[in-house]
Amino acid sequence: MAAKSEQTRQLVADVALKMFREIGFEKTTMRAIAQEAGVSVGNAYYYFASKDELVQELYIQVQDEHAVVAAQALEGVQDLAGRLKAVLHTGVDVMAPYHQFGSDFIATAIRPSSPVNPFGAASTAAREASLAIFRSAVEGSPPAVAKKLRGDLPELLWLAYMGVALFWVYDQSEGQRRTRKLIDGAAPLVARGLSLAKIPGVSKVFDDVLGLVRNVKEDS
Amino acid sequence: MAAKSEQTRQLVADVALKMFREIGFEKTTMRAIAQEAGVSVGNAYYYFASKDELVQELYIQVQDEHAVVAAQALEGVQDLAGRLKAVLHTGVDVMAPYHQFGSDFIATAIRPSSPVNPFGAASTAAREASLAIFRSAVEGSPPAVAKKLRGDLPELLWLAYMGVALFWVYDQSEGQRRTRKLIDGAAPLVARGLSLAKIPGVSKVFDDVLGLVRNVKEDS
DNA sequence: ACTCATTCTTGAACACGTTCAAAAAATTTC
DNA sequence: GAAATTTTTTGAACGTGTTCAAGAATGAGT
Repeated sequence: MAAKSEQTRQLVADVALKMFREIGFEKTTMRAIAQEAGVSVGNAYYYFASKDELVQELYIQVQDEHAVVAAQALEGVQDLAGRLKAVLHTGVDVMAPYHQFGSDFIATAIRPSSPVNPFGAASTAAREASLAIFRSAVEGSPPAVAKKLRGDLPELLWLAYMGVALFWVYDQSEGQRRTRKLIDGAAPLVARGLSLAKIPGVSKVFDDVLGLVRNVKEDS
Repeated sequence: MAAKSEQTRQLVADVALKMFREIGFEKTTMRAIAQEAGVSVGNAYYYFASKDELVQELYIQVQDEHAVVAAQALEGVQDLAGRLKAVLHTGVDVMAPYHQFGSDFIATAIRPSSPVNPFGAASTAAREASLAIFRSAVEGSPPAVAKKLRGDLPELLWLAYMGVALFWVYDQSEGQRRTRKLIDGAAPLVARGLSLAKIPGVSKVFDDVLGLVRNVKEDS
């Protein structure tokens, strides 16, 4: 088994993530990581082709943790608003230790070329995992959501989650209180807004929105 | 008159923007700008404290142009959907020459510390100018929009515009066709969606959305 | 045990954005 | 106009992410 190799890789990743948390992204230089881990700079690059890939490591880890705690928080919660709250709040929870570093993360993640870009090909797995959380949030709430919406809803909610994450990055209130408030306010509103889809006049607009989303998504 | 000094400043800015357009952001190094402009690197830094500030220069210029062409495109258009389309399409028009460079721009702009961050203090003037465009788009369309929405609508539309810009950055279809399609589809939908505010059951949800926006915006 | 190939590790080197002490040029003061 | 002051300009230097040729360690086959 490639024990030694994997060990070095983990060591570098662990040291890097620890330093990200403790002193931030920019101050965590590749040289500092290497020194702290007791390896050469080039060796760190043997395992991670760029500093961005270390961010990807963080991204995956945070995502995994989110899946666990979200599943836990969803237990016993039935209504869509509550389930949405659970998923969003736990999402913010797992990101919390990295808040000061959030803006650098977003700046890294937002470039199409980045392995961490949430829309990109390189993070398909992570995105799927995240989408799955929202799918389970939607599927667990029995009647509230109109049939035709069920299919696209998880993806739309995930997109909204990206928006919340962006808001969170800019949120300088202590403990990111404002983000919490946004979640608490927006989740019931989304649920109520969706229930409006039953009103005839509104239903048509919903249809068109979904049509547009599908249309734009499939390029053509 | 500080002719000489201003001349150097303009020269550096012009060369930089030209290179941004022609070879992209990353390949346009400060050394290359200086060389092309016939000044020293340090001299470029005398006028622009960072490469980001050169991006800010671009941002302001694009914004100014948007104000001009949008005002032109709004002439004679009455309905909200049409006016929204006009503003959004012209917005994409003025950004077009910089599309390949868009992702770098966004990555720069998104960090809270950046002078170009659209939400930040350093770009208040530019944001106000952009907001004014949306304000005039809303105010020019007579009856369609409910009173209570008028006040906040420009800001919300501006926010949506930021979303469109983000979409545009990722849009790799030729000529950013998909973004055009998104605008054409979304503008009428927004207008129709807003007209739903008259329906009693819907109106309540709209009120709550506005309440949430205001609540979250004012921190507290 | 001895080759040979593969995997892992090293540290010097590169180009980049940025800084800064010092020089040059322009301007103001007398 | 000379001296003093301010504005502008220079280029070497720093620390950064990243690359790469070269060497060391490991493992496979005989």
